[in-house]
Parts: sequence; C-alpha cells; structure tokens
Amino acid sequence: MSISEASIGASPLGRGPTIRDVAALSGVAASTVSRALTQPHRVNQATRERIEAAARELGYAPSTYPRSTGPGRSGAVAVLVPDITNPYFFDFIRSTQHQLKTAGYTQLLVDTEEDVELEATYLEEFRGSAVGFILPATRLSDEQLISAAAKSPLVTINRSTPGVPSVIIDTPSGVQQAMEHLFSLGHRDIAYLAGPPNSWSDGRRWDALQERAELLGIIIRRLGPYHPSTRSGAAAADTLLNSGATACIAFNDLVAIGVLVRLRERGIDVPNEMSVVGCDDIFGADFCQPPLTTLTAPIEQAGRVATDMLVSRLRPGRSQMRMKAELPTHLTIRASTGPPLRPAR
Amino acid sequence: MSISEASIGASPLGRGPTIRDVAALSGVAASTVSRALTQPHRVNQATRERIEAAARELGYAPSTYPRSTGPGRSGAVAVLVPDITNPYFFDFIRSTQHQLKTAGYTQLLVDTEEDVELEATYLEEFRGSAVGFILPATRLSDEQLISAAAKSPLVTINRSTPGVPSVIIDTPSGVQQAMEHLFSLGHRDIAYLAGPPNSWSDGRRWDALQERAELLGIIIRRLGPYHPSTRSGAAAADTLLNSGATACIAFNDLVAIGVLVRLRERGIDVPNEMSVVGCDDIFGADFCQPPLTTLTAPIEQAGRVATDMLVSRLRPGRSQMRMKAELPTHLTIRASTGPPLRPAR
DNA sequence: ATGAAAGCGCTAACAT
DNA sequence: ATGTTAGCGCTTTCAT
Repeated sequence: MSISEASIGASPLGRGPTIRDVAALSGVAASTVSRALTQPHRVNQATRERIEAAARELGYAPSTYPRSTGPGRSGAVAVLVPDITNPYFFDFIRSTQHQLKTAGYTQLLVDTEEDVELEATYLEEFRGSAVGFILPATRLSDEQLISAAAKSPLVTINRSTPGVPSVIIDTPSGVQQAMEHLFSLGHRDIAYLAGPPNSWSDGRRWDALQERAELLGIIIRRLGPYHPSTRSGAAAADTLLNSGATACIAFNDLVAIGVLVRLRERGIDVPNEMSVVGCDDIFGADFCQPPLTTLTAPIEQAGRVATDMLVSRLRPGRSQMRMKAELPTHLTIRASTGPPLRPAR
Repeated sequence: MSISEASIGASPLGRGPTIRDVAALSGVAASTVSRALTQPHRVNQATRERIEAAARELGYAPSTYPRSTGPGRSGAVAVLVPDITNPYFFDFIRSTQHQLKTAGYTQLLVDTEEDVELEATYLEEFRGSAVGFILPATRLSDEQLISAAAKSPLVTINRSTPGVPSVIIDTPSGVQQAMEHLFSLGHRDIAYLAGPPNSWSDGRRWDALQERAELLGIIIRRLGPYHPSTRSGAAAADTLLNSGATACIAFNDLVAIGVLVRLRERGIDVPNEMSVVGCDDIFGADFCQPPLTTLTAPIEQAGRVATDMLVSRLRPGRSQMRMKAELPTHLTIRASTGPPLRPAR
C-alpha cells in the first residue's frame, strides 16, 4: 500500500468489521456481541467489557440495515419536501428530524423540486425502504395519494384527502383576516397571486378569499398561476399593476418578496401605491423592503404533530390514531400594507 | 376490521409483500423474481410479464436494505450540514442529491445544528449505515476529522486537513478583494465580524484580511465571535458602531443581514455611515435593505465536485482520486457598500 | 450467562 | 432460462 493511499484512510468500499470480527477477537459468539451492545445488562460485566474493548479496537460500527429487515424492524421515515430551498420548510425539517430521532427513526429527507413525477418516483422508490412517509405540501392527485396511503403509512401536511391522515394549517381563515385588514384600510379591489395549480392549499385559499370578498362586496381577482419562487415575482408584479387592484395577497412569501423587489425596481411605492401580503412568514419576510405583512404559520408545530401521528401508526401497540389536526395561523402586520392612495370608488 | 381502519390504508407496520410472495404468486423461484426485476433481459419474456403482473397485483416494493448488506452493496451517503436553515446550503444540497442519485446512492441529509457533539454523534451513528460522508463546513477538530476519515470515506468542503479529501472555496481571496474595494472607497478602518471559533473558514478569512490590511496600511479589527445567524446581528452591529470602524466584513450573509436590520433600527444609514459586506451571497442578500454586497460562492459546483470525489473513492475501479479542488468566488457589489462619511484621518 | 441456529429480504454463484 | 443454495450483518428464540 502506497503512502498516499494510507493517508486517505478508510479502505475504498471496505466493509468495516462485522459483529463476527468482534466476536472472534473477544472469544465469544456473535449473538453475545449483539446482546452486549444492545442490552448491556443481559450480559456478564467482564464479558461485556471485553467485547466493548474489542469493538473499540476494531473500530466496529453496527450497520443499521439488517435491523430493518429482521424482526422488530425500525427504519427510516422519508420526508418529501417539494422545495428544499423554500425557507418555509426550515423549521419543519428540523422539527421532524428531532421527533423522528427521538422515536428511534431516521429521517430521509428528499427534495422533489416541485415535480409531481419526481415525487411519485421517490414515493415508489422508497416504499420498500422507508417505514413511512411525511408529505408536506404534496402535489399528488387524490387518486395517487390514496393509492400511496394504501401501501405505506403516511401523513400529509396541508392536504386533506379522505382516509389520509393529515395536519392542516388553517391559512384560509388567515387570508380572510388579511383581506379584512386590507378592507379596513380602504382597499376594494384585491388580487390573489395564485400558486401551483395542483396545490391543495392554493385552492382552499382562493375559495376562502372569494367567499369573503363576496361578503364584503369587493373585487377579488385571481392572477397566475405562478411558480412559488421569488423568480415569479416580476411577472406577477407586472400583471398586478395592470390589473387595477390596489392590494394583493400572494400564495406564499417567496412570490410576495419577488413582487416587492420588482415593484421597487419599477419605482412603485409599497404600501402607498400597492399593498402586499404574503403567506407563511418565512426567513426573509422580516428583513425584505418593506418588511412583509404575512400569515405566520406554526410550521414547527406542524412537523411535530405530523411525526407523532405517523409514529403512533407505526407502533402496533397504540390504540387508534388521530386522523386530522388543524393548526391556526395569525396575521403578522408589517410595513408592506397600508392605505391605498385613495379608497376605491 | 372497522371501516375507519380500512380507510387508513396500509396495515400498521405491516411488512409489505416480499419477493417470495411474488414468487409464489407467479409460480417461480425467488431468485427469478429478483432477476426479472433487476435484469429483465436475463429472463423469459412470458415469465417476466407474469412476474411483473404478480408484483403489481401484490403492490410489491423492493426493500433496498438487503442490497446494502449483500454483495455489490450500494447504499446511502450521509451529508452533514451544520445548519439546514442556512440558505447557503440550498444549492449544495440539491446538487449533492442530484449527483448522488445519478451515481446510484441515496442522500441521507442530516442537520447537525452547529453542534460539534451532535455532528460527532451522527458521524458515529451513520458510520455503519452510510457508505460515505460529505461534510460541508464541519466543526470537527483535525484529530476528530482524521480519525473519522480513517474509518469512512469522506469529503469535506471548506476545510483542509492533511490526508482528508476536500473542496475549498476560495473566500480568502474574496475577502481581500472586498477589502480593497472598501479601501478604494476611502475606508481605512475595517471590522471583521467573526464566525464560530472552530470554523476553519473563519480563521482563513481573518488571516487573509490581516495580511492585506498590513499591505494597505489600514486597520482591521476582529469583532466577535458571533453565532452565524441573523440573531447575532444586533450584538454585532452595536459593537461595530462603538469600534470606530467605518465598514465591516461579516463571516457570512446571515450575520451581515442581521447587522443591516439592526443598523436600520438604530437609524444608521448604510452605506453612508457604515458599509457592510457579507460572504456567500445567499437567498435574501439581494432583497434585503439595502441589497448586500457579498462574495458569491459557487456552492452548487462545490456539491457536484465533492460528490464526484467521494463517488470515485467508492468505486473500486477508479484509479486514483483527486484529493483537493479549489473553487474561486467573486465579489458581487450591491448597495450596502459606498463611501464613508469622510475618509479616515 | 452464553452459544447454536434460524431467519429477515435480497442477490449471486452454481447447478440444472 | 430457471431453480437451488449460500450468504450479507444482525437479532432473536431456544437450548445449554
């Protein structure tokens, strides 16, 4: 072996020492090693220490895979996020990672890049490997979702489908609140900057807005759909300016921030010439210019609840699981909303 | 079984159908099923179709774990990021996910939350399960790192340790550029807002700044260390204002953005009263107020290169691997830098 | 307290 | 082209 190779360290693809190597070195049976490592009290003090020493010496690291096939299998839970670059999922991811770890599972985090097909592919690909799925903001159709739920334990976030456990964040009430806030400021013509067509949340928000607009007797316009990213902001802002609306509510903060940037470029004053409201209160919503009025979502809690729901399904002991949890949002008012130049007619 | 249970779908913890179930249903041996599914051409057309039908009918999904233990093992590559909520890693994560997937590996993404101990724990925990590691911005000591590299194939990013393969993003040259930019604007007293003490990048940047400051005959002050998040911004900004410096270069954009926010709160005009430069050009650097001058890092490329390096180590066929790659950064000038009130003395 | 043996789901030699 | 067998690393009865 050359020096350079030695310096590299681990042998390429060299399977590390196995439980049998440790057994041989400590002069016991493999099963004893297994016990010593997983149920230390079930083995003699002296033996255990000998085994531990041998394991240390060999640099033994147990592979978790076999546990996933044998009896008492644990395993991985796959979390499929549509866009890992969307700050919305930050706290969610952290939250699920914590909860899963605590419950003895490994988080398998996958970015589906807003692509339904990719999402379906991963769902299928990991079906055999993961013991369950968490699907925040899935883009799957009801049929796909139901079929997937029939095959693997799974929990969705912000997506209600019959028979599929879900955690719902109540943004519809939130956007209604936002609308009323705008109404109270004098706005009478409001635009909704729509998100992905296959987003369930999008549909619900739009419905809620229409309903409330009718009640208030004001105009609500649906613009878009837009890809939920800051890049869509320019297009959305331009359309918005030509629409006649004096305020807008965006599908999410990314779009809203993109709109703010574009409006500034075009010299439009926010909120005096245009009020902007986002959804989610993501990283950046507080330091963009002007700071964004938005709906703060309890996303970290959503992650916790979703994980608990899934885990309770995974443990056969538990009696019965909650099929649905609903979490409230609240409106965080910042400088991006204010009076329109003049109350509409 | 109650209706509600039925509607839930998958049986709780029900191990799905196995390859043997499919074999039984299609009247062939298990090995034939395996072949039919992995090397379709090696099996009779008719048989294959029968097997595929049976698999479909049972909803069979292969478990990937056994492949990880048996011969020709593939497996997971663990990517340990210090802070998944830091937008810096966005494109990196995407990039590694793509590359790994292409190469036939699964990305195991783990958030170590800026915690050395947690990082070490995960490194140990996944040592047996993952075939290799990618460590962007590890906080480990040289000893820990070398020891880890001796046990598992691993590639670091932004961390050079003898014998450990690494991808280095050349921010030192970048911060020197930034300093010269500030110098040309008339700044003669510049502060460096330091990052985590155990960050290798931090040390390198500081060294580069000191060296260049001496050359230019100007003052450079080290303030901090600060936790690399926007939350540290307030403390950093306050110290900064009392330091006498007319400009600052921050460890990363999160700190820089936090500083911008705080300065605005305190009514300090950026860049007229204080110039601010960040590092990394993360999401948010372009839409904060004022937009942040920063060093744009080719992080997506870094992910690609790092993955390639690791994968080439994993495949025994490859002759020899690159031990080091260096990637350049460039200074992106935005509105957060400008002339100081008056050139220092 | 420990060992022997069987088995998890899958793949790959080796036979047929 | 297909079946048989052995084996991956680990856990778990069941003996001893």
